Amino acid sequence: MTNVDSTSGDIVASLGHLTLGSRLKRLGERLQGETTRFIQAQGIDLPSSWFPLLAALDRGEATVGELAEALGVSQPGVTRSVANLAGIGLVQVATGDADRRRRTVRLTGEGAALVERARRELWPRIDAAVAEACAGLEGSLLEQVGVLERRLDEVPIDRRAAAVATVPPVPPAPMAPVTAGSRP
Amino acid sequence: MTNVDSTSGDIVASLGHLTLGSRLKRLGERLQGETTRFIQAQGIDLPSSWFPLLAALDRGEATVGELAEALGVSQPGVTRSVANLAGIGLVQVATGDADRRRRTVRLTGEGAALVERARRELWPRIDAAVAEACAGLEGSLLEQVGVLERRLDEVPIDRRAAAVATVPPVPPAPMAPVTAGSRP
DNA sequence: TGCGATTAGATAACAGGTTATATAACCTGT
DNA sequence: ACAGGTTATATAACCTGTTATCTAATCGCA
Repeated sequence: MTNVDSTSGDIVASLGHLTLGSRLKRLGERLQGETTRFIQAQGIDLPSSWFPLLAALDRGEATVGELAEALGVSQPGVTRSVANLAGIGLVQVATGDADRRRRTVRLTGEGAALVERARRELWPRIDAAVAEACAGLEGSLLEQVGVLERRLDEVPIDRRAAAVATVPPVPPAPMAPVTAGSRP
Repeated sequence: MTNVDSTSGDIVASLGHLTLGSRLKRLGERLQGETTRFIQAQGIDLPSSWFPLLAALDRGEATVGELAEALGVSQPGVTRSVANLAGIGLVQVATGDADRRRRTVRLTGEGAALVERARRELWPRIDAAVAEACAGLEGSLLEQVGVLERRLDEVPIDRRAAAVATVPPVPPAPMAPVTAGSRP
């Protein structure tokens, strides 16, 4: 169970924007952790942080660099995630034949099946739960962060997701392969 | 230099609230990193993440548990930070005499001097820089996060802090908010 | 044709957050 | 008075993000 409670950070609050970085990081970790807990409760033992990569690959194969660009994370981060996913057989990696520096990543059958299932059973409920927690937030970023922290103290994401009554419809099927957006 | 740019996360955006956790975490890390860069440029070699703890201690000594509670971080996190700060002589730790399980942390002279200097020279500018980056953000949390990511792509916190023209007056002991500048 | 610059990815090291668990001190009830 | 539960802290292990740097492949061009 979560042991840290946000209802008492008067010092943090008094420091205002000085601590925004740390607060955002913690809040993000909390969301990830609670989401992962929900996923596990659904019988899938995979950290929530791997799903964006899987979702990206569900649009089609991509190189490491393209994934980093598309997901907005650093290249070493992608390299490590891909290694993890490959290690459990959800993706497979091939060295490019035209340019042998490139490594092309694609979902395996198992990976595609998992994405399919997650898209149907997991993501809509997670999305709904987070959306619910964020619903009606107003004011400055700092204020919204504070309110969200308190709301999660009351009901964490996994409980919200578990309580989603009617599972919303599947989000529309993806289409285009991953392209690294226009170079700025 | 920063290599990740937020202007292309179309996949991330399409996943909506599913990736909010990861985005918040990255955004927080980015704020911390850029702030630390500014602090270093000012000749102080200390990660920005340690300042909340120092600020808390500037209000008076406290135990590990009280600090965790006040800062909203986990107890092991405080233990580690305190060990780091003690290692460089900014705080000192004493075993409680009434209850010998408790460990009371307080600033050393050097630590207090550093806080004093930071309060004068650093924090107002950091606060102003972050406030400026966040100024006028509107809409849902998700939208605000997106806009903030893009603003930081344009001008990172350390550049904003370095550009703060007139250093605002020293905030009194419980810090007063530093008012933000106008939107870019 | 070959050499220097650039690019893609891998690797290593670090940061700062977490959870789980171990340890030691304290408290309480019989 | 002591056995057992509770509490405060420490320790260990892990996760996922980062930067910095190394290697190998490709490209550009004299």
